[in-house]
Amino acid sequence: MVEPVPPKDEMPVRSRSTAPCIASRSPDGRLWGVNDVTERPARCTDVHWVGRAHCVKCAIRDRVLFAGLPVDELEPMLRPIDDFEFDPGARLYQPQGDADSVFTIRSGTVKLVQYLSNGDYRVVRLLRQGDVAGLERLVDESYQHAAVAVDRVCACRIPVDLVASLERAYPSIHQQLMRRWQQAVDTADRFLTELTTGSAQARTARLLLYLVPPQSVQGPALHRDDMGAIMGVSPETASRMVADFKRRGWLSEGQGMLRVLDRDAIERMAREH
Amino acid sequence: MVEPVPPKDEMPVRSRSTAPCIASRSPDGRLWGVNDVTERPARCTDVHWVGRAHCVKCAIRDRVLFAGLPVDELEPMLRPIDDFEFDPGARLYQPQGDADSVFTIRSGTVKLVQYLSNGDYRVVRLLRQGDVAGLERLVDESYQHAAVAVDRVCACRIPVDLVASLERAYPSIHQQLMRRWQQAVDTADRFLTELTTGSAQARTARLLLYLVPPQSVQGPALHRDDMGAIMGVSPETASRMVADFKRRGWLSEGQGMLRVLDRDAIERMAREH
DNA sequence: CGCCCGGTTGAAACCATTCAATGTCAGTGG
DNA sequence: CCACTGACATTGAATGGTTTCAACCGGGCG
Repeated sequence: MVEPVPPKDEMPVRSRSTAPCIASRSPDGRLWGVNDVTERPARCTDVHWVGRAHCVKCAIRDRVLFAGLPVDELEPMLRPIDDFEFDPGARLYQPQGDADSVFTIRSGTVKLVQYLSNGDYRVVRLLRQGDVAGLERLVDESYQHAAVAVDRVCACRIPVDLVASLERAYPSIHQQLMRRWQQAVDTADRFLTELTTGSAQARTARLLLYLVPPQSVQGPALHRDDMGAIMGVSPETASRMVADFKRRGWLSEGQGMLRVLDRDAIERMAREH
Repeated sequence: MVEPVPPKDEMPVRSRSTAPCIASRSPDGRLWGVNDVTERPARCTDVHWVGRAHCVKCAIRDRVLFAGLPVDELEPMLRPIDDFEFDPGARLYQPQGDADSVFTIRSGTVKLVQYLSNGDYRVVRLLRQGDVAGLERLVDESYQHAAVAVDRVCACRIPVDLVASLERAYPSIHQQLMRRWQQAVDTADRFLTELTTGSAQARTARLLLYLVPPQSVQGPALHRDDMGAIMGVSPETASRMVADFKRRGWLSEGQGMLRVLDRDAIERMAREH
């Protein structure tokens, strides 16, 4: 298959029919405006088709689903994989859609949002470089969440059929899949235990430590709404906590980035109740 | 292997060396008292070895991990599987232990408990008939939670090595495994979205509906501590909510069972904020 | 019988929510 | 160039739900 079919609902129509290069940007690719379903209308929902994925040259190929597979000899099989760029607010998929792919996040941050029947919603996970979104589509007919780009996101779209074929050809991929699944469970449990337990202060401290991994000093900045939806507190409370951390000089924000200035202090706070 | 080795830490020493029948109870099997690690001391921590599992005759064999496999011809391979009975409060496994098995719950309810460094803890999942506990052990070196029996629990212990062998022999088991994993993720997300969002009243209503599945009118009764640890509220609040539901005639408790008397009313409450 | 465990209940303190106002910055159009 | 606007973040004040701490109660059990 040289030319994969574009999905009907979640994705923009292909803007070009010949395989472009990975670095190219499709300027006329903005075709899909989502506003729907959610209470809070997304601001920017553009999706750009960048091109066919170049797995062989992929900078993070050792961290993705196909890690360990002979990507070189696989190349023809991997053609259906497409490379996309999502503007902040754009959806990779949603429960109502009929998309049938999983996504490997190459850069940026994606939030998985789940709604209650009364309109309340929670962010149940954040996905980052190397993570896979939409795994559930491998065993279910639909997605469990809406996957929404938090900032600019680059992601490769992998049809579930392709994953199934790969499973048959290379059983070793099962190990990778199980690992991914377990990682999802771990993260979900961590959100539950660390981010919805204790005072708003302690939760915020733990969220910041999660956003800014050890060894690093910065991570993606989140809207206060999203922080609230992660920790189960109101956006105002999230704002108060973050503002307080900033006043104490533990933290700064700018250019869509969060910078940790005093990790020790935040870690102390994270250990409180 | 006719005679599997007993685990060193989590499990009681085998009480008999010949294969007993599935219905038999080992009266001298109480060998393991746990007290340890947790702040809240477990009340009753006895474990009884019932015998070697009889998978061929298993009443729920179509709902367990091996569903779809030719259990009859597999029988010799399945010998290492042991059948256990856990008293309320007994641990199936815990993070510090060196056990190396997964467990299929045949009856009863198991809670998965996760601790924070400050001593706080949350119940991140409840497992019931047909569920598998300890899946993470298939890809990790240790368990992520303590698995504690809520009421009397019957569970089959399946060494991870055995699962690995089965995987090689019957790749179709992968489908089952992925399904289980996805189920774990779904439940975790549900706990996060439904049981830690909204007022204590609404959370309690949702927890009750979760404990008492549709089509049924009863489910396992939980201690107020456990309810609190599931919903992220204090035990007193959980008690107030449940007592209130009882006063309204929506609910009753007795003999370790929870009975729903007015599901509609509880569902209405579950939809509130 | 009395102890212990767990559930219930009350009252006060506390923390988070709510609602509303203000502030800020970037983008837009006159 | 500069009001104007919209999207967010921040902040204040009042409200209300939850927690906390303590007392009380009831059943099971030695």
